[in-house]
Amino acid sequence: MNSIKEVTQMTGITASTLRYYENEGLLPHVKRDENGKRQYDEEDLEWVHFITALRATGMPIVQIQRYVQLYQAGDFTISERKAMMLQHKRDIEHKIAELYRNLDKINYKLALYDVLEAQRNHADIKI
Amino acid sequence: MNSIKEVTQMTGITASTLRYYENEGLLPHVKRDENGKRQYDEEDLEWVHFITALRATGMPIVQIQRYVQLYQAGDFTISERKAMMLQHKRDIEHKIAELYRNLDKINYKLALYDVLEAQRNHADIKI
DNA sequence: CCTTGACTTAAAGTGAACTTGAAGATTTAT
DNA sequence: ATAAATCTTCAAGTTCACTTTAAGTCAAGG
Repeated sequence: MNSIKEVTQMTGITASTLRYYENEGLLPHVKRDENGKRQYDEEDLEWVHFITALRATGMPIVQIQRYVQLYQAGDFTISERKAMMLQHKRDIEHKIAELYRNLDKINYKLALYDVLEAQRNHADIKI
Repeated sequence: MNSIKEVTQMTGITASTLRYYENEGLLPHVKRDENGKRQYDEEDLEWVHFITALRATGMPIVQIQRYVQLYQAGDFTISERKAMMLQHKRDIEHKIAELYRNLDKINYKLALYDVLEAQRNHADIKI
């Protein structure tokens, strides 16, 4: 069992954010000790890591919320949860492809700068 | 010369956003007709496309602002502009790498779902 | 005993990037 | 001639994901 401070150290998520996630229903299973303080078990930690991966890939809080609700509803939601993950996988792949396309434009700009600088340094450059 | 409506059709950027970008100093060169209406020339369009690429890769408005200011200051800022683009290129590459890492986690989840579903469909599955 | 530090809640605040609304000017269509 | 479309400015509103603040509880240390 880990205190909220330990979880912040293990995950890099601030205590405020962890409480916020819990309030939003993203971490519904976190238990409390006799004084009402949060105690995160291994499963909670896995959820924090999973939520972090979903957030880092741009999944909105409401959608993670929905996913957690499905999880809590039971095994009969497995196919829907899987469909969500499949769609999200495609979203990420699309996002990566778009980043590559735009990276190409940045690289083109950089190539132009190389030419410009070369021209300013040696007026006799041949291209 | 293109009206704001034509630019929205060509770029997919809304008129409000184009005005907002101009107010923020991202499009300082846009001319007006005799009635004060915006008229975008080819260079403006190129800037809109470039700004779109920078935004799509996560560059904040203030940084694009800075870039445009450097551009306006003249050729002596070329090396600084190039440095900005180089840094941004590295940021994008880092972002792509992180997306791939998190995509791996999603794929792992998906693999688990495949196993789970298989188990539910055929209790005699061998793995 | 009292202070310190780590926690708690609930509500309000923040920052970024737009987006919308109100009020007015001008051009275009009927 | 009147109505609709398109533009203008400027200010206010929205959304998302936190973050901060205020006020309070509790256990340990000096």
